[in-house]
Amino acid sequence: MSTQDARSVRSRQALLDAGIELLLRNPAATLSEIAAHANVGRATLYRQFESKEQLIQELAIESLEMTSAVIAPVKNRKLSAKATLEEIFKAVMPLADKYHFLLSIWNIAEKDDEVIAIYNQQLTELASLIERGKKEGTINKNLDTSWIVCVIDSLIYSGWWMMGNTGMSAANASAHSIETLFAGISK
Amino acid sequence: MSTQDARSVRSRQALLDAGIELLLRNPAATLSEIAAHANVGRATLYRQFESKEQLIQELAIESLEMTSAVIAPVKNRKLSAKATLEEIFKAVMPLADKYHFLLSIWNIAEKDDEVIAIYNQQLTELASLIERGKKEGTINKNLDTSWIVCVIDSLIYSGWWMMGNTGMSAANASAHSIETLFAGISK
DNA sequence: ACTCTATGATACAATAATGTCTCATAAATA
DNA sequence: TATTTATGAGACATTATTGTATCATAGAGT
Repeated sequence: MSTQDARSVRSRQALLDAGIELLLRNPAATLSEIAAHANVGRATLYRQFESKEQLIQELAIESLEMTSAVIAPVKNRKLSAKATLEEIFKAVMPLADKYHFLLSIWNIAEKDDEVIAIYNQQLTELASLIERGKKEGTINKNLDTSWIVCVIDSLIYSGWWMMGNTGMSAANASAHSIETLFAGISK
Repeated sequence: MSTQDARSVRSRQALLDAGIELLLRNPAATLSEIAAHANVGRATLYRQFESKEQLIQELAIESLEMTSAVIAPVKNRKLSAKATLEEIFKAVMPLADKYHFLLSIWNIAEKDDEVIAIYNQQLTELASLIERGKKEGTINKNLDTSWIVCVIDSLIYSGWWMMGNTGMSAANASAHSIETLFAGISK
């Protein structure tokens, strides 16, 4: 007993999937569109989510936690900072759509404390990884850590863009991002 | 005779400025907000622009043309591809807000043929510049030109982000972008 | 098979934004 | 100064979206 009705979880998941897909393309997508795309009545959306804002915040949290979940095992392998960074790119690239989705709805998501908390946690961990790379001598100490964090974000975005617009594979996209991150585009 | 009333051009420019500033922060900004921020009545906005879509398209075109205008003199200097690229970064970075604005309203702007035409023109020129860099031996021939275009876009974004979020100067931001573009982050 | 419970469809109120129109007024032009 | 012209304020209709509520029904759980 006390377990969820199967219809509930199905509807909820369909709505979350549809939400990411539509809001990614158009941050102003309406709840009617999202419900329709999930093959679910609009009323059901309101049974699962209090409001549009809450739906978006749940989507943001889901996206962030998926990223965390994929990165966690990499951290446990105790690799060098550079190798860790490479593995993070490989792991994150397949869900770059979730990642980019976050950017597109950030002005709404950033109002939520839980979202901010998870996000800051991830930023902090990335920053300390970069610091470690500097100590290990694989990352240029003259570059601000905040700059490198920013560039990493951007290169993940680049990879995602190539996947979506030129059909590049996730593996290829992460390889490109890693190479460019460490070596730039020089011959 | 047949010259514009001074009030007209003032209102129009105030509306364009306010439009970029507000839509950059929030792509869903309303026309009331934009008019208010321009210290102009909402009716005046409708006298200058047919609709919200048209306002956004004019803003997009203005932003694109400002970029073109800043890049044009650089091209005439007949520098090496690498040096040209460096100068383009320096020239474009101060108006990176316009550039980022374009991204944030792209799903609306891309519906306009004129916008697309200017944009494609710029992309094409950038691509041929990169090809030239490959021939001159300063850019890695193994990397797809489309990838490099994408990375350049991303690094301009990185520079813009640092300017807005950490108070980095435009000169510093372009220097960082250029260094990272060509050399990556390695020590 | 029987009982709940989630669902879709639909109607509904509330709100907010877009777009049109008018009119007195203030500011530019000549 | 006289005349034209853009303006701000506001009323107004229209439309779209959000959010709530109801109800018969289909499909879960047992």
